[in-house]
Amino acid sequence: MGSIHEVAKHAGVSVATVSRVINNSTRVTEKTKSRVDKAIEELNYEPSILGRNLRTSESKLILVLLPSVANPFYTEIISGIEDTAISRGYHILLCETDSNPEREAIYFNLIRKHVADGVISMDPTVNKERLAELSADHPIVQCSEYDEEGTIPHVTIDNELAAYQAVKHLIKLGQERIALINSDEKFLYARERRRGYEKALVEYGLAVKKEWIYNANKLEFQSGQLAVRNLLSQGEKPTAIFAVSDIFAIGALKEMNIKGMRVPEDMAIIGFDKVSFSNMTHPPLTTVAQPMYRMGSISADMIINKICGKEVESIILDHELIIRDST
Amino acid sequence: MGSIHEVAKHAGVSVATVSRVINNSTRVTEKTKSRVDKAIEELNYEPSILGRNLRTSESKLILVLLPSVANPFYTEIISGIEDTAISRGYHILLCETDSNPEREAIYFNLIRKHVADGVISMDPTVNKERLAELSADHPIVQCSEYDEEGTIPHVTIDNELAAYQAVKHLIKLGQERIALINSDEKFLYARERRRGYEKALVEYGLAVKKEWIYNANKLEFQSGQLAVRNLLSQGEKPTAIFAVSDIFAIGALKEMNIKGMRVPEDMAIIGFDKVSFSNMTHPPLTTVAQPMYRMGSISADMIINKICGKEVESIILDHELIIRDST
DNA sequence: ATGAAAGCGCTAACAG
DNA sequence: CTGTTAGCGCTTTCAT
Repeated sequence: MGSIHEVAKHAGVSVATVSRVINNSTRVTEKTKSRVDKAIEELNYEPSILGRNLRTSESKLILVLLPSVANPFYTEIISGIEDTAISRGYHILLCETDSNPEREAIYFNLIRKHVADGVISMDPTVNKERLAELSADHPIVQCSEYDEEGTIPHVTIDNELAAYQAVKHLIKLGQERIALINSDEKFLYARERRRGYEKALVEYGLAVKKEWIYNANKLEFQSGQLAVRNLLSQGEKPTAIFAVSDIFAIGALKEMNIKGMRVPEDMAIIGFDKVSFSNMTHPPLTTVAQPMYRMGSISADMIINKICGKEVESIILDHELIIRDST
Repeated sequence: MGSIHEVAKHAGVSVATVSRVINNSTRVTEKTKSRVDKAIEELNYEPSILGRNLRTSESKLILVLLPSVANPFYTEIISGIEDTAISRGYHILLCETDSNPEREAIYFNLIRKHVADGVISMDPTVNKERLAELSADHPIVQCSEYDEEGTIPHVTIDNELAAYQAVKHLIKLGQERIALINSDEKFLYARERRRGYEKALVEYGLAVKKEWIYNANKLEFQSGQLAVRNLLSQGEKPTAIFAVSDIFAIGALKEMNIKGMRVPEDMAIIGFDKVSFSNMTHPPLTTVAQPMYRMGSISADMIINKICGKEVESIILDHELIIRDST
């Protein structure tokens, strides 16, 4: 692959001029421009990003940190990020941390070593201190999960309100014994959604029973199944479940099916996220929709603005209760 | 962030020496090495990948081309690729083509512009000519889908055999009216699986009925639903379905549920891929498992070997029939 | 064993 | 409007 020098020689101009027409920065005579264009064409020349990156000390790459691409919640966010990034001349480096601190360290180094210009973190398990530290020198935004005390700009939804509304929906349906399948409460969203859950119960004079709150340690279908088994083994059994993730809800539904029990008659179930599969279950899952694509798109805009030195502000997006047949 | 020069000055050595200890290339006195290490430590120095990349003209990045991260079939492959890539000092650039030629062109340019050292293509919709063209100058391997006539090394499974076995499984169960839900047959895997389907039918003296072959144009749950509606509207209705993707099979299952028909009694259904939620359906889906993680892992090894100038050979991995309750 | 210096391909002052 | 030139940060001969 030829360099800018060869183009310059071929066109009989200086490298600076070639650079100018490539970036159409300052004005160049129409005549010289066409000469250069012709040379570029003839030599089949492509400017090297490597050289440009070194010179401008930017990579036009955005690091996207997430626990796992296998979680459908993230995939639509990723689409939003990528579409927006591309339209603004950036690309994304998808990084699965696997909730593994070592992996995380590798990726943090990537940003330190300037292989990416900024990071969008979607990983709730991320080491908050290291992230905050990194954010002092590097553009970072958080998507979905964020640090309450931190100063890192983020895009998210009102998790407490969403959970509150979901549970209220159950209550309005006449449910009085409502269980919660939650994630590990080291995650902010888990604490917030629990708060919303309890708030709704309290508001309607229902007791918050510790035995009806199940904390899963892994975000897997199986956790939902385990939760149902646990819930159903209790003396006083719940008749409805609010799951903080469709993954849990789908696992719960599955377990009900296995046990030959009916949803929603024997157990109403509501999930969270509106992942695509949530409409394929039997019955289709009532769930809280997050504007995932928009979350991604906005995150990308935020991080790019930040990279460009602009001020950015956190934003809270609207959620929506999608009522289907499982409640 | 300091440069190699500052470290050199701080340690009282030349930049060359610093470079040597960073890469521990040639021998450096223990004493100088420790002086340099100390300087690196004190200055909290990290070598810039940008500079190194320019110098060595490599990026240690691998482009991974796929239609959509939302398709669970790819997510596990990605995990395999990423784990292996990282262990060999590479990172991946995830690129969603969305089956969009324009997008594809952008990514092809990325490799031309040396932002990545090689590409793993998993996109069946990829422009074969352009890919072959690119492969003349750049390391490329194909994963899952590949070009029959091409010379690009690939890792895949024996699709025809897998389909044959799947259909044979149905036949052994006494099924005689077996439909096929296929993808667009512009894809090689679709043609191969159809061949396997027909081979099994012919071998057992069953007729291949054109009306029982449904070609979906999008890889979505809904296509599976549409297929069932179509199949069930026919005079002579099939009693079993072989779907070339779990996505289709799950959509088909869903439609059966909606219609109040039973699986496998009224319709046996078998899918393909063993995506994680194929076990969450009601009933759990019989499916053909592909060794997705290994496919990814091997692809990564292949492309890195190729980047390093080694010869690599195509490989065909084993599949496995997972019999569950939908057949 | 170490240092000096060239140069990877590019952009951006600065000068003309 | 265009050319000259100085680097961006690094690796790697070639000397010493």
